[in-house]
Amino acid sequence: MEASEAGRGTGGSGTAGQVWLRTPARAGRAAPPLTRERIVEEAVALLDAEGADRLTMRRLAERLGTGSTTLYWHVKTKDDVLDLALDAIFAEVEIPPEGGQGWRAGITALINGWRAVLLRHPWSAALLSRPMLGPNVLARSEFLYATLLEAGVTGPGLTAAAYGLSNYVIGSGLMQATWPTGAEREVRRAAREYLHANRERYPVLAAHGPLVADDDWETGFALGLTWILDGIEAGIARADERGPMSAGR
Amino acid sequence: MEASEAGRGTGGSGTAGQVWLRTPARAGRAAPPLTRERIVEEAVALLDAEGADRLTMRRLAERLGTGSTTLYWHVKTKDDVLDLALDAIFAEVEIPPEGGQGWRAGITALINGWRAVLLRHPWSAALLSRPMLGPNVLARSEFLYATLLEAGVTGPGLTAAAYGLSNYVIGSGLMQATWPTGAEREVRRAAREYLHANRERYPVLAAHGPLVADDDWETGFALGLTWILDGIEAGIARADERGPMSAGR
DNA sequence: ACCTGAACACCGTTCAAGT
DNA sequence: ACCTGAACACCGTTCAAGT
Repeated sequence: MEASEAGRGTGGSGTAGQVWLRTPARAGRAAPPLTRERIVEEAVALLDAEGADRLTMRRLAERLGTGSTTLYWHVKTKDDVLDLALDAIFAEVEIPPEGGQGWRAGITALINGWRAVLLRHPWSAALLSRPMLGPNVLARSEFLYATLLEAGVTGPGLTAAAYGLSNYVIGSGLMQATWPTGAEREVRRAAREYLHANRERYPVLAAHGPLVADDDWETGFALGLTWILDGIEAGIARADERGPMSAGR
Repeated sequence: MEASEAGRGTGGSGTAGQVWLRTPARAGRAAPPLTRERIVEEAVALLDAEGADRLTMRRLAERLGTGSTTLYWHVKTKDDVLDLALDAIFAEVEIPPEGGQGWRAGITALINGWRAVLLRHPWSAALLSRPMLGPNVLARSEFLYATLLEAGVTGPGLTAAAYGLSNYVIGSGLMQATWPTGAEREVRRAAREYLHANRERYPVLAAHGPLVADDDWETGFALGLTWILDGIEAGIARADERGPMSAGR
């Protein structure tokens, strides 16, 4: 019964296992042949090319022309590599310009960009099960919160709105990125056949089944996003009725 | 460059790697000492106790009093064990009674039950990155689709509504199950400190940060769910205006 | 400051062999 | 039909040693 040591490695200079909360320790001088950046960059390339469970310290090192143990000078664990790779792709999500086209447009743009990145790097959806605290993620969260706040979303509605939006993208991205496409299209066909064969037990699924065509993902996502935004907007309207200054409750 | 063989194991009797789509091959006679059910049950227990990355064929076998290689008689791969375990916990999600209290109440009950299960077995959230085709999952999807259909949701709105709801629970569950709690509470504190220390870069986050108290999860989830349901309901209302029989478009 | 090699304690899975 | 043991080809990570 050695189940008590659930917490991960207890880390070096920082308080906890997360990369982001640890102090950098060294500020790289002149760019050395092997840098943390190059490792992360190559990790993303490897993940894009072969998926999450083919990422190995040994294989990653090979692509970089080093031994696997060398990586551990620049990086503490494999989990660090994953955290860093996950944050790196968030840099691809464009942050909409400031005084733009109103809050709905800004948030819609951010969420759509976010979703696009998740689909461009399908492995990322599965990695989202680790707390996202990297600088690129935080910068985009900052925009989300600031825009909502500026739109008039206050108090508990603020976190609800932010979480609602985030959860929705994450869930959607996870489901779509995960769902068999391309090479695994055969699984999809087999699933449809399976549902059809068992249509007595699952009549509605067999008829209107969840194995939709590719286009439906887009419209479905957009529709759900609209619903959430409408809900947020209605909340703002109600708050305004009670007087624009009554932020408290 | 051996990156071409992306597809998983190409399976035995069925078409693809998924457990569900394969034919059972043997119908267990009198219950043997080691059954597929016992394996799955023990796997869930192990996952609950120690989390996903501590589940090992060897450790699982040890808990069952066998050698690890014996498991492969009852199960094809470790992924099968995970798929089966994931479906098993879905049996805990109660399917609301048929002619109940209206569609909103029914769906709300299902979604809340679903969420409760995800939080009771936090490892499950991370496993959701595999297509869910097990019988327990399908039975609940069937209820969801049937209820929506009965409520008057039609055409593309149906898949949008079903996916919107599913994605929302999954995203929420993933985020909350993932977010450091309990033993890893220290990470949370460190994160808050980190945000505070960098409050010049993340002013809004530092002030209204995403590191909420536990209660906020509940209210936030309920609020977002209401928004989505409102959106679905509004869609039904619009469809009814155009005449109750105009399902088509 | 950075890189290397050997080594440790594991993995998932196969397969011939037993009963 | 079910279980076992030995074996293969891997893992992540540590650490003394090199430059």
